[in-house]
Amino acid sequence: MTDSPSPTPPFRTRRSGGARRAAVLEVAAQVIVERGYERTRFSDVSQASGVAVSTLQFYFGSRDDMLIEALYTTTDNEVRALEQAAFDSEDPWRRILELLDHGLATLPVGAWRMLLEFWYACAHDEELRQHSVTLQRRYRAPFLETIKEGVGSGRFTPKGEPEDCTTVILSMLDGLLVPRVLEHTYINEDEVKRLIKSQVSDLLGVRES
Amino acid sequence: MTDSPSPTPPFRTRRSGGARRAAVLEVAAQVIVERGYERTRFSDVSQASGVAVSTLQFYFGSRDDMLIEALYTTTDNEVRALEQAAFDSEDPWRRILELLDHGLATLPVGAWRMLLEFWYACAHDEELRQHSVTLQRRYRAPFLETIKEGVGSGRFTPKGEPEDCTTVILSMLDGLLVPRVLEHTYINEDEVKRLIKSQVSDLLGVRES
Amino acid sequence: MTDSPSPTPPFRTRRSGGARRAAVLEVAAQVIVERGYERTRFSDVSQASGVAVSTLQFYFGSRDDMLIEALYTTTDNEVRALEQAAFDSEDPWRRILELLDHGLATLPVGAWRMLLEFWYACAHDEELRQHSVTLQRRYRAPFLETIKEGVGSGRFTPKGEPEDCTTVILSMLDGLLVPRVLEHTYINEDEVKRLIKSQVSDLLGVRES
Amino acid sequence: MTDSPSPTPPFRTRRSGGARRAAVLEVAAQVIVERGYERTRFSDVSQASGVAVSTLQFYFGSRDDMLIEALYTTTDNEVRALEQAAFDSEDPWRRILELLDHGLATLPVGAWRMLLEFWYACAHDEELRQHSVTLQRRYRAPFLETIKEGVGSGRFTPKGEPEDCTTVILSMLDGLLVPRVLEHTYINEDEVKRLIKSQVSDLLGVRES
DNA sequence: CATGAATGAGACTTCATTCAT
DNA sequence: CATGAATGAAGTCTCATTCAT
Repeated sequence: MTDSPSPTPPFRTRRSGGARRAAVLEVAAQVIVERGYERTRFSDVSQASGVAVSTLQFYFGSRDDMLIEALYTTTDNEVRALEQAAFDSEDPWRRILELLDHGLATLPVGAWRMLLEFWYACAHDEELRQHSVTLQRRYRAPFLETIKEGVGSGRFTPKGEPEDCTTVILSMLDGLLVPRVLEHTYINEDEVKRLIKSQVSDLLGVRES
Repeated sequence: MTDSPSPTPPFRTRRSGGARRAAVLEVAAQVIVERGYERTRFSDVSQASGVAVSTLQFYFGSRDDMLIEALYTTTDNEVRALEQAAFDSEDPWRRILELLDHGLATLPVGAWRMLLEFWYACAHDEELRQHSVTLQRRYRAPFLETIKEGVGSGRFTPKGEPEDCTTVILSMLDGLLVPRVLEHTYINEDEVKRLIKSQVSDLLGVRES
Repeated sequence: MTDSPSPTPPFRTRRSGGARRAAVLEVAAQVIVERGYERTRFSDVSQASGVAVSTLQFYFGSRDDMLIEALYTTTDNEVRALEQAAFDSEDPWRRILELLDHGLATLPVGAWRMLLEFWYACAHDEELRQHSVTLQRRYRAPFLETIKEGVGSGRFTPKGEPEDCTTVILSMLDGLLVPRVLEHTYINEDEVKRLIKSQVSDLLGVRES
Repeated sequence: MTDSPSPTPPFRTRRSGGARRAAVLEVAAQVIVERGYERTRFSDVSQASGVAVSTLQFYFGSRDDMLIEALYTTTDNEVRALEQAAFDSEDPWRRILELLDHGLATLPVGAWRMLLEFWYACAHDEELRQHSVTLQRRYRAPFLETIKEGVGSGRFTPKGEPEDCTTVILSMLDGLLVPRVLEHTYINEDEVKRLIKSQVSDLLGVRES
């Protein structure tokens, strides 16, 4: 279903690793969300994780590498979770709903913000951008597969092609991230969910199973 | 049709300024797009504009204020252009198409990127975030008005409410920005336009005039 | 009695002058007291006086010249006032008391501080230091003259020479400035006056007239 | 005899430090004396000490903190030396003479100037001013104790109270600093010593032991 | 394996000064 | 006579990075 079940990230310099390393990466991701990608310094991650600055450098080599690996790991985990969510249900429509739920929820708390940070970072770092291409493909796959399956079984009767449907759905998911990150109160969390589900339902022409 | 009688931006410290000031702001916006918001330094803008670093400080007070004012002004102009585009046509559907064209084009060159920079900056600066709330309201208005008008005249027969239609349209516009900024080649410029127009057409239930 | 009734200050560059010039100098002296000699900038004096920075430069040439002239003028006026106070009374002891009162009061308010600023500035500027030599001589003269007169008439019967008496008196005046400027509360204003008068009385061996 | 159990200086930000730190502080004090408090920059201390500017920042946090700590430490050491000098002799009058010698000498070379710099800095920094209050109390104590002792043993028969005597002595010490710092040649080093000793002798009414 | 000490590069910022009006 | 615009010089400060332990 996916084309890269466990990609080997081509990190610039992966020096050493330990048990704390993974933990530090999570902390780093948190700090990125709070302070912003570019404003995240060694000392911030050091303070938040309790690991000395020089140790961080020892782990990751440079600041950029640390940040990039943090984003890489985080987004990778995210997509992997989505990929697994795609197998939780038999019915295509239920599966779509689960994928949507997952795409909207996106991690514990305030982690839509992570996605914006990721986009921003990708826009200025070619390595991350390449990663985003892969991620996008993997992110897209479960939706596309499921839609195709639904169309094949007659559960879905969309007007357009499955590819277009997928694109539209993902664009709405991305687009609805913005008002949430920027706290635009014209629309709240519940309305977002309601809106997107009804919209996707119409789009796919869902029939009773 | 619009609700914004030319907003007065409450800048933190607007020191002084002359004719060059406005020109510098445009250059600054360009540099922000090229280098990224956080990576834009005084010296970059100085070099790009031919104005001494100390003069920039004289104009804007601080680096942050310069960047913020640049984003503020640029986005403001953008929305203002959109507001005027809304008057160019009588027929609601033609007007929607013009608004979409404008929303997709977004400035001369590579200035979708500007929007991502703006989002990123808003996520870390309360003043800009406040501005984004206002901008979003103004950006939304022409779409909403036009849709209501079209519904009233029978030109549009959407399934949902005009508010929801507007939200969906804008979310797609925002969401389709991402693959373009990140150069995700799975979809190209023309397909984006085709896709969004057909999608909006379906959404609104456009009838022949 | 004095050796320079109206000294011509050899200012580095006295460019132009007007009515506001003198007023600005007073304001500058005030600012010096408040902010400290070295911390006083053109913009401070500009703000306090309402005169544009470039105008200040037009008046005084440079920042240093402005500050030096301010200190020069202020201290000069001060000594001149002391010189005149020396003639207000016939009786040597009364005259000494008046001189002491004047030496302790030193200008309207918070202007002991001015004297400390002056010392500090003199310690780092040869021109001002030269000026301080002259000032010290003029400041000393009325005391010395009066003491000599009192000794001659039998009003004073000091143990030591008039020169030494004068030196001691002036050193106490200077020394008691410190706790007042630094707000050392172990001694208050009234005690200072009482102490110095009784001390000087003993020192001079004052007899009933 | 003294009331100061080794004060703990509440420095604003004492980042880190090693063995060189203390050495740098002494150098900084020297530079302050030579260049003046306000004119002492990082680069001056860096050049004089051979320590990189960024290291100074690493040690002290900021320029102000470096200067303040330098003055703090220096004056503290000075007073501590005085406190110990008070134990060198049994006879009160000899002890007073030693205290006077110490008060007049004040450190190796040209360090009366230090005291003027200190006053100036105190006048513009509340933290230093507070410190000066403590210092003054400690500086005063040995004199006051010794005088009281001398009075009790009949060695001294002053006209006034011991407190007043102490105040007068200290004010003369402070006041005679000025002509030395400003190089007022009307009185030289030897005369200062002769004058102050004879003056204090008269003041205390010293009797043969 | 992990860290503190030390440092250089490079940013922001202040401020006196020059110049045209 | 007085001023605003513009700028260069020089300072402080941040921060990633190197090195010895």
